[in-house]
Amino acid sequence: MPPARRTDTADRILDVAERLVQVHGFNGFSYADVSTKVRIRKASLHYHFPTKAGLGTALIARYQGAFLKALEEIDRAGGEARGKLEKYASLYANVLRQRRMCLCGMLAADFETLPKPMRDGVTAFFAANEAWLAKLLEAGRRCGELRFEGSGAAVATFLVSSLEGAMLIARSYGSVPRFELVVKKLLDDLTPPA
Amino acid sequence: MPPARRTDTADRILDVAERLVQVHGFNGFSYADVSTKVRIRKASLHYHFPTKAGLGTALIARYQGAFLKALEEIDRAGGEARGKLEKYASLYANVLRQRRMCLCGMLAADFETLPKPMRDGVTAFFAANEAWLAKLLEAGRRCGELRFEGSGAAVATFLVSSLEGAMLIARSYGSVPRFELVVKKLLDDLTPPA
DNA sequence: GTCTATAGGTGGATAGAC
DNA sequence: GTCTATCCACCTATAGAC
Repeated sequence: MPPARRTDTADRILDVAERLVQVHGFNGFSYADVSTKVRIRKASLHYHFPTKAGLGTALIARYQGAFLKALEEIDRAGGEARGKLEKYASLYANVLRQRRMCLCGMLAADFETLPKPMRDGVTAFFAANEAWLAKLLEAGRRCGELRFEGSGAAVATFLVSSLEGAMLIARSYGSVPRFELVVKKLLDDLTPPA
Repeated sequence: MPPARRTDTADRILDVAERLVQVHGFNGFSYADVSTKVRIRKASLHYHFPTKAGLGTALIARYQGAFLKALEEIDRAGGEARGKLEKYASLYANVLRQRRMCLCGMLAADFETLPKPMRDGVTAFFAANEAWLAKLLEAGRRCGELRFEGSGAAVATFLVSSLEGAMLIARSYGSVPRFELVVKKLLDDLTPPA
């Protein structure tokens, strides 16, 4: 097979569109915006992504794939539960540092205006996040590294909600420390006292 | 002075526009949408609100006014700190039950596309919420009804973030119980064990 | 205050040459 | 694959009659 190009046109389109959605929302960007940044004509974009709905669906699929890969990376590195949770929170913080909102958090706001396939992708993203967290939480509690009441799944729902909300509001204030304040409280409440 | 009409045209426009923003976002609705629901021509809307930015600013001002009035109501009713926090969370839950997002939470997602006056209104809303919560939290801790570490202000930031995030995601799932699960955890963690 | 009419621009999307 | 050219629907906003 031919050597894969480092960044083909479709990928560059996705890169630009992803950033635009994370900053302006799905209804806040246009093919014209993408066209300018990618330096290709609007009509050419439609060759790669015929419809905006299709582009949106591709964005979610790629984002979720990259996120899950990052979660596997955290698992592979090993270490204590608290450290893993800190790495997890860093995934969010690193997005916020680029003045972006989580792609799926942003799409959750646009949810009612999205086509069905995009809606399904958004909820699947949250479900995958919570499943990973729930497993980590249960394991952490079993070996005494974490402390919490109720099911791991319930706490996972709580964590994802809080992180997405903290991101949403911290971005309005342009304040990463504001986000980190929330992360610290979340993690401290899960860690047993020394 | 003349008897105030129960709902004048400007108010009806605000009612319809508010709902549209809470459901579809600021970039997801148009004067045409409002026009249809209010049963008045597009051009007539511009008589009451010349620009969309002005309409948006008016929406925020009215929303914050109504919210602060609800907070005063909670204060006036008195009772224990936990009960007050439950009422506070109910303000959010009642919005979610109408399948809406908090107006300012939604606008926080649209933040980067908003004109300056709207941005300022959004952050002012969160600041007012946190100020009210911080006072309630500090008072509740002083009299032993609440337990938490750090400043009331820090916990207030945490609460608003978590509630907005829980709302955002629960709405995607169309699940109010999902939101209430998060509320229960937030409040239980603040309430000392019996 | 509400209407008709329209301006002036941008939206997503398509046709067909190269 | 990328281009020019274009379609048509929709956008916010304005002019001016009633």
